[in-house]
Amino acid sequence: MENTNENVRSQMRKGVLEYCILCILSRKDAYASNIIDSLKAANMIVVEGTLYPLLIRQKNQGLLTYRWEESPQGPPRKYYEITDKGRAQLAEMDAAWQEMVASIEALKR
Amino acid sequence: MENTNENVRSQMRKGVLEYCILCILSRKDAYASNIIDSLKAANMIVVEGTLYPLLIRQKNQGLLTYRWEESPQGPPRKYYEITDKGRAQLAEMDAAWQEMVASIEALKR
DNA sequence: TTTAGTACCTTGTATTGCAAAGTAATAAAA
DNA sequence: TTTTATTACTTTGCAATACAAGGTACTAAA
Repeated sequence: MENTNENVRSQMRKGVLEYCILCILSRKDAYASNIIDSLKAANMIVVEGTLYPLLIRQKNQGLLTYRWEESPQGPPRKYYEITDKGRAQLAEMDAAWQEMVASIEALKR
Repeated sequence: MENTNENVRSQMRKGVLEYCILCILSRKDAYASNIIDSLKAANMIVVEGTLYPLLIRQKNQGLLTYRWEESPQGPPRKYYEITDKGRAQLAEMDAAWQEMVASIEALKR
């Protein structure tokens, strides 16, 4: 039963994660751990195995670019940055999200 | 590009569709066409090939039951009804949805 | 040289949404 | 009576996604 509740949330996250990534990167460039921390802070738990392929997908779609940066400790980090195309997509996703919130609202009453 | 926008919306619908079905059935028993019409009215377009397997899944999970009813015209209809377990799940999904809306809100500011 | 910590990546699986095609019941038209 | 149209339910195959689990690689301290 505990499991079921987590599964409900996990399923609901589907499709909005890409939106969340763009939101986060629209504020500030970040590398994977930063992004995971931001998501955690917003109660959207995500694991590496989910995030890495997603970032690669968005990069391949031209929504993001990245650069390597030295780390004060440990291996270099891949900092992602949102592109103009990414910002356009984010605007589109903002609209889609608003619409979906409105749709659910409509169903609830 | 047109296609992309539709894909964004389609992906966002993932995971909330089950929630929508339970919302709709919590108001009134309905058969597949009724449900599709309700979703359409709320701008959540769904096709039969999506809905039928979903209803079967929810029925198998004990969230729904169904009964056959004669139609004034055409073949009999399978009317779905939400169960107590379904209502419990709906309450859980309400909570999950509110949390997700709050999470996105948090990311946006 | 080994260990610990950090960071990135890949593989395999389950779930989901959808297009497309199929099955079946009813009633009207030919 | 047979055919056609309409309505309704079902199934199959595919693509996309989230995740668990395991792997690679770089750095620095023990």
